[in-house]
Amino acid sequence: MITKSEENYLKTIFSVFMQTQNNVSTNEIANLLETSPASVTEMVKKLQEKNLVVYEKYNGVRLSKEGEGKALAIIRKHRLWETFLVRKLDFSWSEVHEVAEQLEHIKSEKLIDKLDHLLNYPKYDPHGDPIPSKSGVFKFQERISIFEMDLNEEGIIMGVSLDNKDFLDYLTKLKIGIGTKIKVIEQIKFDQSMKIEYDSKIEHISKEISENILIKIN
Amino acid sequence: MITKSEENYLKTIFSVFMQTQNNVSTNEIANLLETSPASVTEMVKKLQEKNLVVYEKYNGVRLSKEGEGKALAIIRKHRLWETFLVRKLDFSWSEVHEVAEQLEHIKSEKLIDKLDHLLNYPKYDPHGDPIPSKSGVFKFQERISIFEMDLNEEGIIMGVSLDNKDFLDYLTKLKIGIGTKIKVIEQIKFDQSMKIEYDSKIEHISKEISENILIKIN
DNA sequence: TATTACTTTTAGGTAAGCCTAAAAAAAAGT
DNA sequence: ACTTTTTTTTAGGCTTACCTAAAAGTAATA
Repeated sequence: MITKSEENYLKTIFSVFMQTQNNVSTNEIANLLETSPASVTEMVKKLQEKNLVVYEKYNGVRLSKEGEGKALAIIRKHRLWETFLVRKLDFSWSEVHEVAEQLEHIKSEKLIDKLDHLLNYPKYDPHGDPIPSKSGVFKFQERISIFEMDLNEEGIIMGVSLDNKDFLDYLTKLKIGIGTKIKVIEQIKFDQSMKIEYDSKIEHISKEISENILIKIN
Repeated sequence: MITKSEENYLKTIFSVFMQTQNNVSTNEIANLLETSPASVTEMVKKLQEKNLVVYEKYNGVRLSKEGEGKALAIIRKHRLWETFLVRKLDFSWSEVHEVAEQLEHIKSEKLIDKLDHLLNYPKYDPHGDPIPSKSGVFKFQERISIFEMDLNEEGIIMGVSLDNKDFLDYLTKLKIGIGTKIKVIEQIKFDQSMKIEYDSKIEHISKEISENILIKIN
């Protein structure tokens, strides 16, 4: 049996590794999970005992094949629940994360299969992130942030890279969502903010905002 | 903050008190929660510190007004989730309990309100038990077991008093469910089993079965 | 390369929720 | 009423997941 706490460690290690492709450091895990480095060391040892991670002292940690499977299962559950909350219970973008953090730990394979069916086997969650299949496959759509776009380049919003309520509420206010077509109109060198056009209107967004909105490329 | 464990104690104390109207004994709680009497004493003290129960040494325990409110909220969540699982995810009677035991501890008022709305404010769960309203009101339908019925008496099945998978699976096999109209055809003194008629067929059921099927009276 | 700074691990402690064994209280039987 | 049995509580331990402080290892910089 795997505990809620262990699941949270696996999830964190997975998502950092996804981004960096490097062993994940004790400190980084501690920051993300808001715990102490000492606790991380301890837990990581325990996860190694269970063959869920590969760990060497002073050299960070990464998931084993088995650990990766578990992490994908948790991410699948999280994202299916988020989809359910938005589509069936009328939650907004910004509200789902906290509840899904709890729901992802419910243990029932049947529940998740049925949920998947009810939602008609969704491929992406409400934030635009891919939902791993039951067997752990997940379509990785290459994406870049608006910040990285060139002047006059166009793109379709596919997701966000920050799950913060204030940020998501702000996007809602701007009426920016998944599928919105945008074009970069002006880049302001001084503060790295930019003007973007979408739905026949122009908005001025800061660097912090543009960095966390993702568009599809290719 | 109230923990999962505390919630389970409150729920147990509530349901025993409902039946007996007496202070609940340490041993009884221990049996129902499959824990030791020593652990119960310890937890009950803790719950008293939090003003959720009224407890006197060697004299059992009962819920305070506040504890009762919490217990009703948990029962409400449990029963709404069971209803959701059966109605929306196509779970059977016998499968819902275990999953609902987990789901009832999810903390989100909004989630429960939305679920209630999605299900169209159900008054009874799939086992025929009443669902407390948001304010903790719940309709108590007086019920007796089939075992207590007289010869040739008729009744409508309103629920069950046992949440055991084998028992519920057996009822499913017999095609006995909520709303089924039954009539007592014969009572066998020797083993206290009985023959009942429903949907134009006759079945022979044991005492154990008849004791745990509830019909509406009045 | 030696020193400083940072990261990571070890050591020792805490709270929650459980346990067993023994003591104390209450209930039951003679 | 006084044993005996049963129930309940106390006492002392364990595990999980956290903590802080100190030690050890690694990296950065003069």
